[in-house]
Amino acid sequence: MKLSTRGKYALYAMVYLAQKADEGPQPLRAIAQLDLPEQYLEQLLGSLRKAGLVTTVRGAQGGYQLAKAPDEITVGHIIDATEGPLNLSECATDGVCPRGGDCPTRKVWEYLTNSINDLLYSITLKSMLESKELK
Amino acid sequence: MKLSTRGKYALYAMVYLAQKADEGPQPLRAIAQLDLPEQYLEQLLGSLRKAGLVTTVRGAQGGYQLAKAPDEITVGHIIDATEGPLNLSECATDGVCPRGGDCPTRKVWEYLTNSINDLLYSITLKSMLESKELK
DNA sequence: ACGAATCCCGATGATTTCAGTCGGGTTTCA
DNA sequence: TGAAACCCGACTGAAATCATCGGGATTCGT
Repeated sequence: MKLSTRGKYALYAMVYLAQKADEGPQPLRAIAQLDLPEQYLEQLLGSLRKAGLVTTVRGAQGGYQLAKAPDEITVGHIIDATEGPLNLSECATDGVCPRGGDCPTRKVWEYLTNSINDLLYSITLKSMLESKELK
Repeated sequence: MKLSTRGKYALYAMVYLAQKADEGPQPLRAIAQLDLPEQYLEQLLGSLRKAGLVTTVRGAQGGYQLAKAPDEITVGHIIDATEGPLNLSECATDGVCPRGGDCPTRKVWEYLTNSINDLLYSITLKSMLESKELK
């Protein structure tokens, strides 16, 4: 079970934007300085924009900025926007489990999915920057 | 973020073995009745054996059985054996993060990895069979 | 008005992972 | 001895991942 680079890169980028939140729009070029492939990052920022997490200013002197306050954006939002919703087993989400409703594994998938989502959505950009002790 | 079929199939198989724990070794053929591809399942059981989660009896009337009591085997063990260790970001495990030790995302990966592992290792086969409320 | 800076976006290509199969080997029971 | 069963490495086709490419659309500054 692993994360793809999409979620990772997106989180790097969003942390960067949170740090620069008061400095106006940041161009792609600047964000990509964090050793992220520029054109790939552009795709990811597109996903983040469609998800309402960043806004953009087009044209010269344009760039990307957070669409909300850093304490309203969580790791869960970012991963969901770039990798799609957490889905451990279709069984848990679709409800079309060939093994029927009493399948013991299904309850486990549901429980894990909920628990992990709770974790992901409890970490905000703000708390990350404050280096609050995660525990 | 999703699970591969390896972990899913393996958990199905292990639940099956836990249910039949008192009935001697179960042949591959029998386990595969749960609509799992037989030869693929064989691979997975090989991984589970190498991880010390099942034992096998070779030859006719042979088969697979749990290597330990159902309350000593967890979902974490099974997923680890079949999919490898949970690894959200190499950064969190290898420690070779090009961004240095103060990188805020790294703490997040470590925290999430630990938290999810705690979850996974807290669910035993026994608790699954008892349909204990997960909460 | 123009050119540079910048975002937007669909198509394409390379690489890797996944899911599953195949073929042959070994062990054990009856 | 033969059938039942596990063991195991190699292989393959399909899909996902990780980008790159090329052109288009906006906007700023002069």
